[in-house]
Amino acid sequence: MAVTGDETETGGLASCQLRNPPSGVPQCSAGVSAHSSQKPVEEALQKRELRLMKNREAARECRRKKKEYVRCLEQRVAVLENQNKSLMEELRALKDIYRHKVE
DNA sequence: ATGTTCTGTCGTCATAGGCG
DNA sequence: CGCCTATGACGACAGAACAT
Repeated sequence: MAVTGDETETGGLASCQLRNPPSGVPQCSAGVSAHSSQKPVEEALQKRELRLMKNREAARECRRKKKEYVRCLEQRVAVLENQNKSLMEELRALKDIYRHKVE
């Protein structure tokens, strides 16, 4: 993938995180009066903004799910480790009993 | 106290995969 | 095929931990 380099939309967004107000409205109506020819541009901007917002949310949700998944796995590991531990103990005890019987 | 490294979080981009 | 969502990868940033 590699970071775009040629990202032209709004000039190198990939790296402007906090320079742009996070979330929110295009905030760029400043100085641009509403010409009718401006409409498609505004529409495109709005579309982009909506897409970014949705993806932002999706990324949050995705991370939340991933964390939850990892948490579950860790929990499972803990349970299995305990299980393994007690099975080993049981095995040791049984071996012990067996040894005494043979002797 | 200040500089440096580590770690976690966020927003964005690119893209795979599903759906109509 | 075009649209949409989920997710991996990346860079920016902030705060914690550590070294001096």
